[in-house]
Amino acid sequence: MNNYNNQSAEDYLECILILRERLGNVRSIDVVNEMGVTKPSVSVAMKKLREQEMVTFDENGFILFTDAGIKLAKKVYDKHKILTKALIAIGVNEKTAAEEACQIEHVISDTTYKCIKDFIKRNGTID
Amino acid sequence: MNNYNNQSAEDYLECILILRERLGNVRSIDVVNEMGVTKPSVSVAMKKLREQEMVTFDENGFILFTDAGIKLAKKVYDKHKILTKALIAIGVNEKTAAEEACQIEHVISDTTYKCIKDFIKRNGTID
DNA sequence: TTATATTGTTAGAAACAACTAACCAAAAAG
DNA sequence: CTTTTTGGTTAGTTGTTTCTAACAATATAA
Repeated sequence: MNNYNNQSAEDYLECILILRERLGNVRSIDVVNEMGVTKPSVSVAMKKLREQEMVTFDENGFILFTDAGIKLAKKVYDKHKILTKALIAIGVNEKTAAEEACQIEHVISDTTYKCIKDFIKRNGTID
Repeated sequence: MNNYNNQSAEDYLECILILRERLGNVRSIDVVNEMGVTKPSVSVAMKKLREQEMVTFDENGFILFTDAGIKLAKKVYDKHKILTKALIAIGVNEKTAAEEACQIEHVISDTTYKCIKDFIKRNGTID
């Protein structure tokens, strides 16, 4: 039973996307500071993302998404935002909603994602 | 950073509870058959649950919950059931709902659990 | 121009949960 | 009363992610 866990890769991709929106360009050290992990952890994680062809690096060490990378990053980030909204819509406080969305985003299927998105359309009071 | 992951312990406890409702008495081998893992995996997991004083064993090898054990098992199982209902209420099919509830049950807080429970009271169409 | 940060890497170890292989003890079957 | 099946354990390996320690290369400062 190959119990490969994709969660961390998704977390890194999502973080890079968020930083890119905030900073424009993103280096490994930015991910270190944002996620609160060590440089070797990010180094190893980026190596894996590179091997999986999710990201590349330019000559200055800036992280660039591949097509597959940006697609997956956006999907995870969208799930995160939708889940946060959904939790807030049913009464969870913002902080808890964001924290738990972070966990749940890695385990819900596209099917469930769509249902939650529709739910938000009907019941989302925020934004 | 002590990244201890409690997920598996909770899965085992929940499984024991479900089997207890179905079979009355539960041995390690029943957990093996239900969860599709190997005997050594269950053996080691039960050892840990024993050390954490979540379960004990009687002279025949039947698994008994401690007070803390039954409390945690019921909490996880309740979350599972509530989550399944909530997902079904927003349109997720039963199979997917059950599968993903299994994952989400380990990451939601009591706060969120209560909100989902209230949501179900208002919107749950399936008992 | 030398000294000090800054950024990133490799190597090695620690956790954790799963697995296979090998074994023991007791019950069931012959 | 042997033999086989059943239930359980221990030992050792694998796979994954994290960490610390140590080092390399480049940029900034003195």
